[in-house]
Amino acid sequence: MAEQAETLRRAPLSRDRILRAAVALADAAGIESLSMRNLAQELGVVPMALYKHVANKDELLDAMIDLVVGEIDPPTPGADWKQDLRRRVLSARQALRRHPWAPLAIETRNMATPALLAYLDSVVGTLRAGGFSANLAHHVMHAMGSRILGFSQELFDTARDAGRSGRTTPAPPTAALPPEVAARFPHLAEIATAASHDDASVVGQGCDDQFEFEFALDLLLDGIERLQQQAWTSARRTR
Amino acid sequence: MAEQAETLRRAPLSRDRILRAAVALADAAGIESLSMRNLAQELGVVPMALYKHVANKDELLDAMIDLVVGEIDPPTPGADWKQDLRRRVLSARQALRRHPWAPLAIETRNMATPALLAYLDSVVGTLRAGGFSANLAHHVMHAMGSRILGFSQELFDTARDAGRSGRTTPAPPTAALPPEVAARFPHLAEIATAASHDDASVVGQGCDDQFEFEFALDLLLDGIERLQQQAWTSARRTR
DNA sequence: ACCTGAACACCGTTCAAGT
DNA sequence: ACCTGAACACCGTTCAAGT
Repeated sequence: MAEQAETLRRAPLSRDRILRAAVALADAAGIESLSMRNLAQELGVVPMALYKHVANKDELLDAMIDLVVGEIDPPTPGADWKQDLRRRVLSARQALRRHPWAPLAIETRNMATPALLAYLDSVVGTLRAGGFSANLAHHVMHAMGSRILGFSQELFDTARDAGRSGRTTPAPPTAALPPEVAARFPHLAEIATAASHDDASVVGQGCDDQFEFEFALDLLLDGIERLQQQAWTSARRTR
Repeated sequence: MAEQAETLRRAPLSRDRILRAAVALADAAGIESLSMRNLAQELGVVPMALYKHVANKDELLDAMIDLVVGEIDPPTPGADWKQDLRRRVLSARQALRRHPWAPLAIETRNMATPALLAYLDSVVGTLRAGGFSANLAHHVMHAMGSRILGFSQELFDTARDAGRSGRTTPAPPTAALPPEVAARFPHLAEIATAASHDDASVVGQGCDDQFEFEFALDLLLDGIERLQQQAWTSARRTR
């Protein structure tokens, strides 16, 4: 039956099977475990067999990113721009949380992958339909930056460590600080326990990532809404 | 004189000399060229000699990051919080622009490096001195995220490619798009030429990164100022 | 024609042998 | 005691030999 398992594992290789195995491997073991050799072994195949279906590792990564980006909710044509944008960004965040390796992979690649461009294009479409000038839409896309993809872009992102080797979390400054650190960085120590949930039971548990993400997102969306209502434009700015 | 050059290159190795050479190498050739072997060769030294001064490559990267973070302007004690924070974030941005490898290095490391913690602590100090509650300061730090370090965190960051192998820029969607791409992504094509500088001469030159960064930064700072004036707090939020 | 093992040019780091 | 070459366990990818 070891033989049979071998046979099953050697089922016809395809680009799709490779991509799904690659995503699963990166999800489970971290992106640093995703080598062509490891992936081939996972598929019960000799490393060079992969190169029949993907040009090289870079192309593999691009395709993996497109799979993840494809998980983001599509736009709702008739909806209010602000509500629709908020919903899709939160959907993007959920997609990326399912694949903690994706943010770094996206940043590392130079990426103008098709799915990513399609997503960005649809976001601009939502803004334009919502009455944004092309000029303001341009700056809004810049201002949202990677947050449009649901990157929390926190300085200490605990989520990114998920699926890594099961070591203890790297103590973000917003969780309880060890006393000698707290003494050297009193301001960090002070805000560490001043999280949104003043609930004593949660203190020291770290931050509510979802709340913090929505806080920043709404800060941006509210400011953007204000600019749109003022028909803000950079066209006449002095340089 | 080749001998003399050799001798000069073999001048006493020190941790400081290693760090400065490492930063220079990463600045000039990109972070992917910074291998222990390359660095050793640059210093005219056998690879293993480095390990007398740095524990391993991770520790080297941490120390390099601290050098860069150390270039950020110190706070001005008496100043207005908003003006001071803005100035320091822009200073951080300049520091990181001098070292295009630093953002990715910082994100890759789990980093609670001393200089970084000191910088973050001083930023919180500025907020607290400006009358922010610990609660609001906490959320503000999250909302600013890596922008506090001057990361533009654009989706297509042309700056990050600086110092890479001199290939042509990867065509961000906001520069002039090739016609077949423009056809598939009409909304991106539309905003690409709707940059802040409606100056026809600049169209197709890409974006004014500095303007876009300040646009997003001010959007955040203005929103944050508004919350502070309302004495906003998350303490009583419903969960 | 297709597949694949060996090989190449790299890594970071360990370790034992040499001074 | 210090330094360092060789070696180990990895990479991605090329290429030629085998079927």
